[in-house]
Parts: sequence; structure tokens; C-alpha cells
Amino acid sequence: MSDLHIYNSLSRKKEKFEPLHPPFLGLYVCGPTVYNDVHLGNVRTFTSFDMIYRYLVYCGYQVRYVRNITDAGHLTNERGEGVNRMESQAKLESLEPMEVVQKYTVGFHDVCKLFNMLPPTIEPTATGHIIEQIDMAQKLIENGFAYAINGSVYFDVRAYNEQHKYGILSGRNIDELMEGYRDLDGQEEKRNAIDFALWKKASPAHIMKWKSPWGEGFPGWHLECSAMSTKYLGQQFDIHGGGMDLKFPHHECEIAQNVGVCNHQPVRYWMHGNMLNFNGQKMSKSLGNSILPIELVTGNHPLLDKAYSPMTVRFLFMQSHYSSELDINIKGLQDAEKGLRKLLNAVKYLTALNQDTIAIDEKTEKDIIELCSACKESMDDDFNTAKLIAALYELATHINVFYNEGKQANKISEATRTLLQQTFATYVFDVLGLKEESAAADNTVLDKVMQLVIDIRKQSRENKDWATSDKIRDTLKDAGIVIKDSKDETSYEIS
RNA sequence: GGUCGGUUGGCCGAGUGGCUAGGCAGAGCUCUGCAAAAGCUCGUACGGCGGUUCGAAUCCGCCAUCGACCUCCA
Repeated sequence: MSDLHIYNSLSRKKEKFEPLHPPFLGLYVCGPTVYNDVHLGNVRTFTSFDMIYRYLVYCGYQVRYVRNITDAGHLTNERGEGVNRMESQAKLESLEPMEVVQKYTVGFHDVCKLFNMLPPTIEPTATGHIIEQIDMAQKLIENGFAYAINGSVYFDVRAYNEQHKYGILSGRNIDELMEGYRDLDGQEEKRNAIDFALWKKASPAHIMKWKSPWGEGFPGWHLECSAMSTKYLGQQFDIHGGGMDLKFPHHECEIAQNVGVCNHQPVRYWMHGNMLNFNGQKMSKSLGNSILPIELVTGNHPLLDKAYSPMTVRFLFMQSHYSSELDINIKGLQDAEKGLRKLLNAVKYLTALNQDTIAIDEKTEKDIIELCSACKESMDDDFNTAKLIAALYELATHINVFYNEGKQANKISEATRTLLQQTFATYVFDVLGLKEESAAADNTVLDKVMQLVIDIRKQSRENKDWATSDKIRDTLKDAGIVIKDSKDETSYEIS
């Protein structure tokens, strides 16, 4: 179906992508924990996987895209003084835990929409899959990889490691891990310090709790993804994604849980998106450089000079590879803003392109055909959007030349023109997920008014009344509307 | 301390053995009443040292340096 190659974090190699059951494809991505607003770093990860999802669909796969909502609340640490995140936030805001969940789930969806992300095909919640998680924990006990104690259930990493290898994803070995955990206290219950909770006993004051064979409690964080991916995608599925920071321990534990139940690897291709930094630093609240999507879009943040549109940010993300660290700063945002406009202008010109007489220029023809295939080749090479965008820019230059030559694509065959139009628009909109944000895009009233203004200015220009024509242009510029005179017509653009 | 990954021109950011990345910024030119837009041309690069090779930004080794993870994190 394609020549797609994916860098597999598990093998640490780029591998040819072979789906298990083509044309169907299973994609699981770890979603947010909805106890707080998602920040821009989260947005990058989800945008990356949105692009990946879009490209897989473009390749013709019938993708089941599962992205969970972690709403059960897990412990902030596993050292006894664990606090349930949903509940601690709920106390602060005087809300029911599920009100917190609702509030930030809605907020998350708003952000996804803002950045033009497609919804996953299934968005399961942890609280909706308690039964499956209990079931999985029981199977792990039966298989000898977990034990119940004092109403809690822990995964027995050492027992697991005797039959399978723990740490294959993160490249850690169990002895070094044991070493590192040795001096931590408050985990008397566990057989070993590296054991992690599958089920935690709830204290009487705990609100979010469910009945289980071990008493009232709540599921451990790692278990939900294993349970939900198995339920919707099967014991083995194609792609599992998430942020780099989830590699250990979260994804490592997921692997152990799944292998512990079904005795084989659950995931064919593990993919990890890299982190987003701001001004060279990892975003964090303590450094005061964490940006919320809404702050970026409104420009209401001390480190920003102005507002940047969601598509500018999305485009900035797409200009680098999903697996590279990306540093975001004002200069980068400004660059992206200009670059995006250039690309979207080309799309506009592209749709206006006609074809009259044909006198094919072999070089142009060949160049365009090659660039169109380069788009696919770039994406097939581990979703290399940076390379794709380079090809799109070069195509944009061709489009601009045609446009300047009286909107005629006469140097290329009709078939090539069709290929160009389809390829360009498809990659910009469907694959990269960009969209036109300009108010003019769907404002016919404004458009009519502008045509009138442009008409009046045209007359004054014909009368060499430069004072009037320049006044119109300058006043519009102050209003954020840029006038562009080409040889035979005038257009406008809202900045 | 352990694991993993970076270090590319003024800035951002692809590239992994020989072939122009691309964008933004800068210089010049074309078009134009002027401007903008667009096009053309141009410059500057691969952290350091050593090795492998006919040939290395790309492979290997060492060093320097930055970062992520190892505790919740996209």
C-alpha cells in the first residue's frame, strides 16, 4: 500500500511499515491527564500524531485511532504519600472530581479543534474501563506477574524479568533500576521497589474509587492504556505513540503488562514525539516559560510580542521532524507566520490557474512531477514533514511563476497541472492539517466591499491620481489589509 | 552515577558516504507611478581532535558541550 518507513523506538531503527491486517490499521496514542490545562508542549505531541494519522489515512489505510483520556487520576508518586490528582485539584476549585475531568476534557477538545486536529475514532476514558483493568490485573496475578497485598495489587517486575526482559524499550536493566530505587522508602508493601501499582487501595476519604476483588480502590496509571489498547485494537496492534517522556516508565510498564497477559509484544511500532522547548529551555511552570495555547493565540504572555495564530504554530511544528527537539521562540514564530502565508497564497493562486495553449517546457514539467513525488517520498521517510515542506515551497515557486504569467499554466501538460493542483492542496490541507484563517476566506460581504474599493483605486490610478490611490492603500494597510498590484489586477490580503 | 539523544551558515531547520535541502533575515537585479507581492541571482555551514575510505557534515574512536529520562509529565 505504501513504502512507508517508520523509526521504531523499540528497535531503534527505521523499519519498513508492514501493517498486521491491511487495509486496517490500529493506532494508539497516550492522551492527556485532564486535571489541568494542556500546555503548548502537549499540543505539539498531539499535533504530530494528528499529522501521522492524517498521512496514514491519506495512504489509504482504514485507521482506528484510539487516544485515551486519563480521568481516573493517578498518584503523584508511588511512595505512600500519593495524592490523587483529580481530587487535589478538585479541592482547590471546590469541584467534584468529575467536574474537573469535564472541565479540562472540554478544554482539551477546544484546543484540539483550535489547532485543526482530527478527532480520534475512539476516545476512551480510564474511568469507563475499570472492569477491563481489574480483569487485566487478575490475569497478571494468575500468570504470576502480580500480587495482591493489603487491598492493592502490584506488578512483580522481578518475576516478570525472569521470563521476559524488563526494560527493552528504554534500554534500562533491572539491576541498575533496583540500585536507583534502593534508598527510597515508604514502599514496605512492595516485594521490590521497582514494582508498580496495578490497583491501589483507596483510603476512606477517597472519592474516586471502585469496587474490586481486592476491596475499594482505583487503577494504577499504566494499566489503563494496556487495557484500552487491548480492548479496541487487540492483543497486538500496529502503532503506539506518545511523548518521549512517557517512554519510561509508562510505556515500559505497558509492555510488561501486555506481555505478562498474552506472552507476546503488543505493539509493532513504537513512536515517540520529542519535547518542545521555549527560548532554549524546557517548558515548565517553575521556570515561568510554560505557555498555554490560549496565551499564544491571544498574545497575552510576557514572553510573547504579539498573538500568533494556531496555524502559524502548527506550521512551525511541521517545519521540524516530530522526533527532534524543537525550540520555539519569537523569531521562529515570525518566520513561520511569513512562510505559512507564502504557502497559503500559493494555494490561492493555484486554484485560479488556467490553461490555454500548451507549449510544454520539459524542464518545468519534469521538475514539477519530481517535486510531487518528493512529497510522498518525504512523508514515507518516517513522516518527514520538514522535507515535505521544502518540496512544497519549491512547488509554490512554480505556481507563483504561472500566476505571474497571467494565471496560465501553459508550460506544463494538463495532466501535470492536475497533479500539481491535487498534490499541493492535499498535502497542505489534508496531510499537514493547515487551513486558511484569514477573515477574507469566507467573508463574501467584505470581498464585495473590497472589490469596490479596489475598483475606485484603479480609476484613480488610471487618472494618475496617486494621492488618492496611495491614501486608499495606506489606510487599508493600517486596517491590516495589504493591497497588491500585479500587472493586470489588484488583490488584497488580510494580515 | 545510569540510560538515551543532540551539537549544521546571522536565525530556524532537513540531510547520514560523492549529487542545490527549504524557510526567515541580508545584498543585487527584474516587474512597477511609487510601494507591496512575486521572480531571478548571490554570500555564509556542518563542535574539536584523530581514524577508516579514492572520497566524510554523513561511518568509527576519543574529547568538549547541551539536553531529555531515571520521581508526575506530551
